[in-house]
Amino acid sequence: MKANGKAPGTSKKKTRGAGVTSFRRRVFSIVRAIPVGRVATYGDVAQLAGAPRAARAVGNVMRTCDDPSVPCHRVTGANGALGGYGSSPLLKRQLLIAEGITLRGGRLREFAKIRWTGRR
DNA sequence: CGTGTGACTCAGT
DNA sequence: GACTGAGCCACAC
Repeated sequence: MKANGKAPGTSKKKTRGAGVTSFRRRVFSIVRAIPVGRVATYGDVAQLAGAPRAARAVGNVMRTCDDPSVPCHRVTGANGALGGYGSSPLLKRQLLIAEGITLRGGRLREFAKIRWTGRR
């Protein structure tokens, strides 16, 4: 859904409890921890990062990911959609296939089996 | 410091 | 099974 012009949200003030600065730093670590042949959803990464509702923020972090050592291609959507990969979503698809992940159409196959939520 | 926005997700139709 | 609407969060400008 691209056409989603909504209000930017009224000022929200919820102290991030554990003063988590550089939230993306945590995301990078998690994504890097994803084993080969497995994938994690943005929501899962967000949850592991400490923000179960920040799936969007995770996507943003990925978009601006500065660290090439982060296998962002292992991060997919919750419905099995890869999501995007800059301007080359097919590159992401290729990488996943190269990792040994089976795809169907543009969605992950056996998604529930390869889905890595940080625990096994 | 305030606003916009997006590589999301869930629920309803 | 697909599309739309609405909610939520952190980051970049």
